[in-house]
Amino acid sequence: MTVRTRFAPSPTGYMHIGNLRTALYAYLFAKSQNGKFVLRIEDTDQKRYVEDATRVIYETLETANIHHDEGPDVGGDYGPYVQSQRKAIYKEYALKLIEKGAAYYCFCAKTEDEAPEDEEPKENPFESTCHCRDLSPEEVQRNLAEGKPYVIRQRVPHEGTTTFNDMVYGEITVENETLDDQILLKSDGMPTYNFANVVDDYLMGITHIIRGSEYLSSNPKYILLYQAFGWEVPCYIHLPLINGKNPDGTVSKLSKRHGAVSFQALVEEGYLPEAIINYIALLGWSPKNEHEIFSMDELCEVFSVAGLHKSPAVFDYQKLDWVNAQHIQAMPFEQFSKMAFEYSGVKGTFLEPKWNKLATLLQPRINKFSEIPSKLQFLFEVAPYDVEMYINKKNKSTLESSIDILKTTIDAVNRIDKWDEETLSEAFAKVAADNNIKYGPLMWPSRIAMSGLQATPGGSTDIMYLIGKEETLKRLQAGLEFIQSKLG
RNA sequence: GGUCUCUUCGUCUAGUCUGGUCAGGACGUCAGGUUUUCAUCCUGGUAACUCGGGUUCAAAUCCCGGAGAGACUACCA
Repeated sequence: MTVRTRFAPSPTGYMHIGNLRTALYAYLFAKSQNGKFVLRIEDTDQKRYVEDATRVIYETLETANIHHDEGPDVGGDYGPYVQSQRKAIYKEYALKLIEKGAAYYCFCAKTEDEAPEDEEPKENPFESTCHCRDLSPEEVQRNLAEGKPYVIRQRVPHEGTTTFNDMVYGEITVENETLDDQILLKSDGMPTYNFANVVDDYLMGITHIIRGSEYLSSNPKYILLYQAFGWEVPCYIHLPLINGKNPDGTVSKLSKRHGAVSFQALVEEGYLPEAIINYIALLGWSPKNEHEIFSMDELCEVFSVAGLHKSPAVFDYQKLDWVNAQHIQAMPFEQFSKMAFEYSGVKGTFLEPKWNKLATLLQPRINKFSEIPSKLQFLFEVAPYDVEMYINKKNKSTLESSIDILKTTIDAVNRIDKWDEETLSEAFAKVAADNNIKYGPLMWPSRIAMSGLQATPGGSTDIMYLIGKEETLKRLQAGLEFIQSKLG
């Protein structure tokens, strides 16, 4: 039997990283089994309708390199793949359940969902079960004839237990009496997720249901639904949640306050889609060896359910940075250069002609593209800095020695006419030799004078080359005067 | 409150099924080295089996109990 998995996002307008990881695993599992990966849009909540939200889903999957074999945009034999277009189907199946006695009409007024925080602890769940469960057929008919609004609820047995097996969490059993009569069909005729996912997964021939572990506790109700219909229960693969670290050290479900959590936001911050995918693949799954950097193709090859973890993982932006840096460094230079240029803000400035050189310096030094502008800022203007910067133990640099070295440097620069990296390097190597000083100590003061920074993309001669002879002299002179003024 | 789930370095994890290397790797961090500083790169250090019992010659691993954390408990998904 061909494996079929699905990703069933709700069109909310953005793709949460946890959802994307679910999509990724569903995709990887399908691919690793030579199966099909289906995209289904779960838009049964009309109140939550967001313009263009499905477009965000398509674009995200496209950039993330996750390709569905069937879906609203690509078609397939099991359509339609948008739940709002399947409205009639759910009604039909809900009615079947009523016939079978596994569901019932409920005419109660809508329970307002206000102040869930202060909600009184619910006593016995059956006290909230309304009397509609036991309405006679005649009463139901009368209400229906009167046109009373209704919902259809699942009739959960008050006795017995329900058991299912999950490929990650193992066998889980619950007492049916702890389950409530959830709503299957809303008063607007739309199904709830709880009902639609069961009907659609069955009708679409989904063999393995992959989703977050937040559905673990409601799964017994779905099992009961399958049993009521007489359908074969699919395989389940529930995934551990992704948490974020709170300022106080505790963890909770990853959300905005932890930082960027949508795929788009991460991409905008300068993370590569393949790096994001690589990183989230490792949150909750392990290849069980020491490889960490993967391409999508490699992931498809090595993915296995056995590597899935049960416990929740904390999203670590530092490690994401590292993974991203690995991918950046592995990029072909041309591609990096082009992409970095877009972020750099260099277009139209004096640096544009020297972009290639800059890009070379940048590629091994950044974690994400958004860092680029701030790393280049000093090339346009030296920000005020502390004179202490000239003091460096390792290079035996003091304010006094810096004055001497800066003077020597200025002399040397004045004598250089050919302004390219090689000439500059050679010239300073010679200055070092002539003055019996090491290269490092020689270049330290000038880099401070020219950048006001201890860490810059590239070394001192690189900076000289980039800003040009005139500006170099200007900055060196300014640095010299700065130290002198401090020494009085 | 009820139900379900989870628990190895600060973080991601290997090891658990098939008890038996000083519990391994990565990020971070610290130190040293290379490098025209920083970074990259290299080397080394740091740091963990939630607790308590039991079984056993031997327990992270098997059994029992406690504790903590998370999810669900919507006409959201």
